[in-house]
Amino acid sequence: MARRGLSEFTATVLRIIRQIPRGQVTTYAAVAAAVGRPRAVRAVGTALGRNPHPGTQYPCHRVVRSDGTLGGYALGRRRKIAMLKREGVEVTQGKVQSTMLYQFRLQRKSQRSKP
DNA sequence: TACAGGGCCGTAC
DNA sequence: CGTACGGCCCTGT
Repeated sequence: MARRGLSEFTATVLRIIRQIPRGQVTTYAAVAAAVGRPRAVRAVGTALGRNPHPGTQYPCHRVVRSDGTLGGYALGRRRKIAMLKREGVEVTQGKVQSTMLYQFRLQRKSQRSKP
C-alpha cells in the first residue's frame, strides 16, 4: 500500500492522474496503460471513484472517455464540466477536444493523430 | 470464497 | 451517427 489503506493499484492510479497538467485531460484507457494494466480501464474508474479528495489533490475530473465524452464523476458530471471549463478546457456538446488530450511520457512513441 | 456492480473500451451492425 | 455486446479488472458485501 502506498497510501492510507488504499490498494497499490488505486494508489498508483491516483499518483498517475496527479501529473495531468491543469488545462489538459486524459483518458481512462491512457491511465490504465500508464499504470501498467491496459485492460483495467474499468478498475481505473473504480479507483478514481475512491478518490479521497476529488477536485483538489487528485484531479480526477481531468480524466475522460476515449471518445471525448466526459464519463462519470463522483460529484456529478455537471460539476466536472464546470471545473474543466474553469481550467480552460473547452467542452462542447458534452465532449472535449482531442487536442486537449494529455499523453503520459512513459507511454510508447505511438502518437494519436487527429482524425 | 463467491458475486454483483462500476466514473470503460473496442468492435459490430 | 447511434445502439448493442462481450470482455477485462478492481472493490465491497
